[in-house]
Amino acid sequence: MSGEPLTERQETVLALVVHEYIERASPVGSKRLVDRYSLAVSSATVRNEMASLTESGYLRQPHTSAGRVPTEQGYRYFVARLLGDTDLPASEKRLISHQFHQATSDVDEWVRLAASVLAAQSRVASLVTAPLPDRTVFKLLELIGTQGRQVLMVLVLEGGDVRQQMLTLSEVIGQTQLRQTAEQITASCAGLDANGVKAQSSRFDVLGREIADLVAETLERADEFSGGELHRDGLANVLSQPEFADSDRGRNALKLLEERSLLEEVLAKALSPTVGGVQVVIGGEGAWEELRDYSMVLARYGATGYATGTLGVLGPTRMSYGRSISAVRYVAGLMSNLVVEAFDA
Amino acid sequence: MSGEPLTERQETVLALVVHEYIERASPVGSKRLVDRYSLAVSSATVRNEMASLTESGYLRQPHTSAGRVPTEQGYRYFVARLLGDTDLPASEKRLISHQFHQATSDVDEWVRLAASVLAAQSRVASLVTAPLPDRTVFKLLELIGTQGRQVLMVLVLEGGDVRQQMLTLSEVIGQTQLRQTAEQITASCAGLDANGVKAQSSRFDVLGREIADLVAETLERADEFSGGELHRDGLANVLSQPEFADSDRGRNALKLLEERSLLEEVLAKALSPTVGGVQVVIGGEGAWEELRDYSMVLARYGATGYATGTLGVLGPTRMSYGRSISAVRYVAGLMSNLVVEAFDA
DNA sequence: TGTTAGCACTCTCATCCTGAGAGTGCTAAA
DNA sequence: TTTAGCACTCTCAGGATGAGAGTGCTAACA
Repeated sequence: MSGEPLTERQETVLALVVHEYIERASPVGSKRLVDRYSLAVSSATVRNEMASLTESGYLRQPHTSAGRVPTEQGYRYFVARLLGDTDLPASEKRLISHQFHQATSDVDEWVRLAASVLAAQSRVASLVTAPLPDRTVFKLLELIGTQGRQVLMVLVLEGGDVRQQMLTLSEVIGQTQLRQTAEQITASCAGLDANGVKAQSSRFDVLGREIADLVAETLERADEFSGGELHRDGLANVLSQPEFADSDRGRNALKLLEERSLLEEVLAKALSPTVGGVQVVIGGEGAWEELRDYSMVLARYGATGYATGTLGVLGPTRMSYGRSISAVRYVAGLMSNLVVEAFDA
Repeated sequence: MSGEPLTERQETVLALVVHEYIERASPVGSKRLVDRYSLAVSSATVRNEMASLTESGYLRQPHTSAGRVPTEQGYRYFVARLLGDTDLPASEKRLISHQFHQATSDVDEWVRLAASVLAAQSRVASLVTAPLPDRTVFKLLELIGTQGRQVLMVLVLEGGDVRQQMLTLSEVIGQTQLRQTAEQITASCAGLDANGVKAQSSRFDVLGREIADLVAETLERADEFSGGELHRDGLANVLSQPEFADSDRGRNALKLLEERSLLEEVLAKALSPTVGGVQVVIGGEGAWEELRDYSMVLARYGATGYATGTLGVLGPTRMSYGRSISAVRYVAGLMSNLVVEAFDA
């Protein structure tokens, strides 16, 4: 299995099989290959190469005397070595970039747009998480008394993210004192993270301590939850792939896409935490049984030190990797720019 | 068509046909009905009643000599007159209520939970929009200078909703003056809506006018966008219905569910703006061609004067209306309570 | 030695046929 | 008014069949 390196001709055959299978979704035979790509060799030769590729584990036969289908190993080799550099056509890029520039400055809007663009370009399902600050850093606190002991706490984070929370104090406190406390905490804690705020806590009076601890807690919670809200789009794309014509498989695919927790886990684990580069996960890479028949093309976007998020596409292993990779790369780039702009503003 | 009122026996037959069809998903014939429900009359009699119901438009035959299937009119009659009052079992209610009490106080969390519960209970797809204040009323403004002319505007609305926006002023303004302006606007505009704020605008200085107009604009925008973010769940449920076994129909269903704009339009138009009561939309009611084969069970939740949102389920016309209605009613009640609590806090 | 033509064989898949099963409407009798 | 009986219709699952695509092997060829 996969001992010797492939000869050039074997690589050609493998590439053609992958290409043809992705396009036609049915096992590809030697004759069809020679015909459609007018190869210089005969079908018998191709057959021999195919047999050899099958033996080394790059191809597989669904049944005796059907054509060949790439194995996961075959796809991996293809993506790693045979898939040339791909890029979106300049016209597409302009179109997409234009859409992004037209969008309002709402983060959610960007996320939705990214998901929609990815789905349209890759023709499979897309996943995008909202960008989240790497390290949640406190910037400013406001306390707004409403009535009685109810107080609205508004917490502004570095990067412009805002959290609010209602809280019930143990006694009624006047607006002036609330304001003073808020100012005090803002003054001594601005620029600190959860631990930093907790450390400062002892410097305040009873009320201040109570609030500061709450602030620290909120910061911590924001840290833990390491992925923003997950947006999806293009689910219907996946369903229209012929391998999911069978309604059982289709339902399965959809269940997978609906399973937030699994997707979040995969995104979190599969993806290196640094920005840059597109990662391709084929067939779950052995780690996720549920993803056996699926592949993902993922990227982190944003900028370390600022905020990062994840985006990518998910489809059957038989998906157009070229299209997906170029789309993911380009959209990730756009989103990164947006994040940086938002932070530097 | 639907001239005379139905006799009691016709109602019984109609009810049984609907019930049986919902359960078995295949056209129901006279013999099967008599057998399974041990009716006191013979199949021939049932046949006659069926023929009469078919003539008046409550039933229809997919083809000569197949069983009968309810028409939209049949479903409507069933829901309006024959479907007894249904309610979730007390045990289910307890379970659901428990889940809601365990959830954190994050609105998004509630929305997600509601969607998940609705999907599980109704066994079809669920739709839930986040609650949105009826009339966007200003409560408090903060201006936070960052660097240069960039200022972060934090806008707290009645009900605790928070909007933030970066803005670039025409000149650099000190933090003190920013604070003064914010306080001034807060003092004279608290409790007003977009128009009210605009009316006050002239009372301020140049900076104040600039900001106040922005505030009014933001309030207006919040008003316009009359539906919160739409959450869905249980898409896979719909796909597992036998009528969508055909992959084309399944894809169609999914496309429908993915089409945010259509759903939002339907939710906005189909639903009376007042809270209370569950509405059943069967087969698009002639107004939406795309919904021909689907039904929706919808309700508004929240409280007028506070905030309201929409929730409901969407499935094939052949869905369990009893189950859906009771689930929607109960969850809408829970969500309404949560909204009121959040506002009164 | 690598390549190719030829051939016998295998396996799938669309199509057709057929009979069982379910359902209907009509008629005539109770 | 209800029901038993009957002839008729339509679908659907299951089996048969043949075309088509593909394979591996062998022997000849450059």
